[in-house]
Amino acid sequence: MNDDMRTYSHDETLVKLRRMQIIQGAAKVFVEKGYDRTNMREMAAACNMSIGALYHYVGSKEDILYLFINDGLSRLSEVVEGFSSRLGDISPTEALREFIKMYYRLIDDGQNLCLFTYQETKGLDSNARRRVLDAAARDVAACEKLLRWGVEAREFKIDNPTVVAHNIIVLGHMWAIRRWFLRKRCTLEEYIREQTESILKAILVDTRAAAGSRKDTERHPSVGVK
Amino acid sequence: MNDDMRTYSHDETLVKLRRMQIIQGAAKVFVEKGYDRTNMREMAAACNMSIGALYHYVGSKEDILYLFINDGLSRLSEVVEGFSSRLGDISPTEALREFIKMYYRLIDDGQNLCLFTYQETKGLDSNARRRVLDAAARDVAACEKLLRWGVEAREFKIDNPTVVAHNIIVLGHMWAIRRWFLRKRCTLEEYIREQTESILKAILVDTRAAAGSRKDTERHPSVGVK
Amino acid sequence: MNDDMRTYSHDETLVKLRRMQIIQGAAKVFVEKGYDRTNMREMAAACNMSIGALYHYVGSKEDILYLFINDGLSRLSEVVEGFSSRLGDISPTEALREFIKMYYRLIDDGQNLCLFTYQETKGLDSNARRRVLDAAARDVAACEKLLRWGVEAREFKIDNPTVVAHNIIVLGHMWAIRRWFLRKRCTLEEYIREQTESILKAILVDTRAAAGSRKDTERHPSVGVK
Amino acid sequence: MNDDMRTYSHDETLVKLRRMQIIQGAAKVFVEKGYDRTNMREMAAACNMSIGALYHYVGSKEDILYLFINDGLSRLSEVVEGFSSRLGDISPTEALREFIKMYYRLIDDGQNLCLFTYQETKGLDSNARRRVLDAAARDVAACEKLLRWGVEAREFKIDNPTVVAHNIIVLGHMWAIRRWFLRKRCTLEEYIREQTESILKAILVDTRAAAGSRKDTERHPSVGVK
DNA sequence: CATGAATGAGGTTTCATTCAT
DNA sequence: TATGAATGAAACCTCATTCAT
Repeated sequence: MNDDMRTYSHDETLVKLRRMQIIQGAAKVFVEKGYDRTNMREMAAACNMSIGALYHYVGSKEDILYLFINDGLSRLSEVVEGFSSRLGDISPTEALREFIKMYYRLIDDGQNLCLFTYQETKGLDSNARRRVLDAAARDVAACEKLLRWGVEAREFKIDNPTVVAHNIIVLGHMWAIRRWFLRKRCTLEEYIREQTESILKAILVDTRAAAGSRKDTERHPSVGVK
Repeated sequence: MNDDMRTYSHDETLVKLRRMQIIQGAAKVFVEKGYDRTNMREMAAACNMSIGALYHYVGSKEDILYLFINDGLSRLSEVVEGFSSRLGDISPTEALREFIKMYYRLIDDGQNLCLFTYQETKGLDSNARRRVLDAAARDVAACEKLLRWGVEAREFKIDNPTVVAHNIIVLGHMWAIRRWFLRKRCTLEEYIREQTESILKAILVDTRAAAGSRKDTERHPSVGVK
Repeated sequence: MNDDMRTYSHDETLVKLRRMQIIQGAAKVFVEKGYDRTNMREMAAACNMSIGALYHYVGSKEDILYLFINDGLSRLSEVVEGFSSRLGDISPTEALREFIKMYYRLIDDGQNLCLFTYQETKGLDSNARRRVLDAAARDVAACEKLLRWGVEAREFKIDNPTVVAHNIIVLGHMWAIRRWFLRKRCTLEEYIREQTESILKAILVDTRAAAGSRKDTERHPSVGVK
Repeated sequence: MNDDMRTYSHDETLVKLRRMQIIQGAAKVFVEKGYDRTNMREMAAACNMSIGALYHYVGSKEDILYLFINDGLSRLSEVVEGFSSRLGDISPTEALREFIKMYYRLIDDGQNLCLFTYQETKGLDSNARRRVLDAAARDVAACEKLLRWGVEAREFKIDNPTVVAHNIIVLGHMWAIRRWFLRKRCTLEEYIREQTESILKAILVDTRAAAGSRKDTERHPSVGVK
């Protein structure tokens, strides 16, 4: 996988186990206090480990930052990339609806991680940062694939699918990043609905499909949601 | 305004002058190394001041963080809020086009500041943070006002103008935040155009207006992108 | 002998075997990195043992230091003290020549050990240090015995045989300690020859004896060694 | 001079002053406990400084090691290299006698430093180490110059003046390094006398000169050892 | 007999802030 | 008003040693 990360243990299973433990500890303290403001004593306590044990499985504090961010992004990418294979026999439009719903809910689940990633990725050395950004780009790529499929199927008309895919992804992130603003204005499900309709309006070839989508589809079940 | 910050000087003009100097120094070092990784020695050097002088005009390192972020956001909000008063006799659609163009270009000018704000606002104490977030919210409010005007003028149809305004603003920010992704895919002007069209498609009552406006600008190049 | 060192094993043969293994491991890492900069993990790896095993045969890191230094000095002293018994029927002068040649070659063989001993003996506790210094003093004593024999045989005239013996020994050590200087100036054999002649000139009763020592020179006494 | 050593002060006079203070502090603790076993807390205390102040004038612990060793060697080299200029109108033989007396007494004055240098030079990075060894080599060079003068004046006959000079120097060092042995056997002045006579016997063209000088000094005690 | 995971005190170094000048 | 030397708590990380397995 990633790893040239220092360990003093040769037992890979144990290393994996302990690193999970560390990631979970990190989730508690990093997210609450930020990377720079968390010290290794607190980190160790949050991981239920001694400081020494921590450094058996990790080479530095920065390694924990990478482990934590990478784990979150990997989980996300994994789900995202598995998405299309889980699609049944539905139209691009419905697939996109499902994608947005799924992605935004995932972000909502891991709100803190998403915010944290925006804030602390800069703290990684350039290698780790590139890996993290690559993982982040994969989400956009998955979304873009969906859009291109819709374009080929003549359901969507899109000038620059990359930018639109990027919009879909980052507007999801914004639910986490700008919750201080959004939470007071709408619920997640409202946010999902608004964004979905906005996006579809902008890309659907036949606008009525979008406007009609909810009620209409009840009349045209073949197009309907899962 | 910038209020209750400790000073050893009673000469308000001097205080303002020196704080400007500090903000400019901060711009150099904060943006490059991040808040936590910049120390006061480097800060002082970047400001062409002694450490002692720094502490004459500022109560703490965090004060500088606030000064810097707040100054950037204030400049932005100032322009944004002055925008409507500078509008001539144009339609909401054209106004929105102009707003987006202006806002995104402002973000592009201050890319580093925008990114920095997303990353470091958490470092402020709750008072300062609220003031910063309020300033950020004012941009959205200005945009929202424009949208509501368009709705009243029956040019736009928008379910939730707050969310759409928020989208417009944060998609601008993303040009700075995610430049590692976007820069490789498009230029600023392309980005502006794509986003403008997407947004308009999603909110215009008469879709032809969007399509039409495109052609119009081709006939009136003076309005077009520079 | 090597005496009161803690062991968890009661099998003396095994203890001896493992301690040899440890000494050989120590030779690799101590000499390269110095005592304080070598950690027990590296030590264990160099010994092809686990850390746990190490501590079965040795009570502490310092014990290994002692084991290593003492082993080196013992080997040296052993050879040195066996020297006179191996002497055939030769004159004191020839014996001294042989002694110097032998001793300096031994030092050259164990250059790193000699340097290491000068550097790290201080790290031993006072008991161990005394034992080490006693071993070191035995070399001088052996040399001194040779000198006193030469004095009795009226080949040498020496005011203070202890100091001269000491000179002979430490000038040998210097070949190892100051190799950064000497290596660039002469070979070991040249060094041996120079020192031998210097010493003999200083102590021989009949200077011609020195000149005559080699067989060739017996015919051309005025020319001396090349 | 040396120095690319980090400082936070721009006042060169103060830097020099404080570094002297540090060197004197180092002399107390390094010599007693060794480099690796001295911690910066003790170091600071010995220097009558806070730890922070220490790091204003020095970049690292190793810098102090260099400062300390280099200062000692520089003082030594300074005296040694000034020696010939202080020579009055005396013969090479007398000059050499004086040189040895002076050098060995200097070593005796700075016994601890000499021992320390043999033990800890390895701890320096390669740049610093080379500078230290160069300084050490200068002593040998000064002595060698004296010997070559004697050879030209036909007072000495020496095959390899470099090795002989090296012997003179290192036998001086041995007075400090092996004091555990020598102190019990002779006084400094006895050591000086023994070594001087040994050396002269080995290099004097006319052996009587050596013997003669001995008698002279006995007749002119004012010239003799203190 | 052998292993190596775990411990946590203690190592070096940094840095925001103060205050005598 | 301006300076920058000084402080020392606290940061990250290492390592000899133990002991359950």
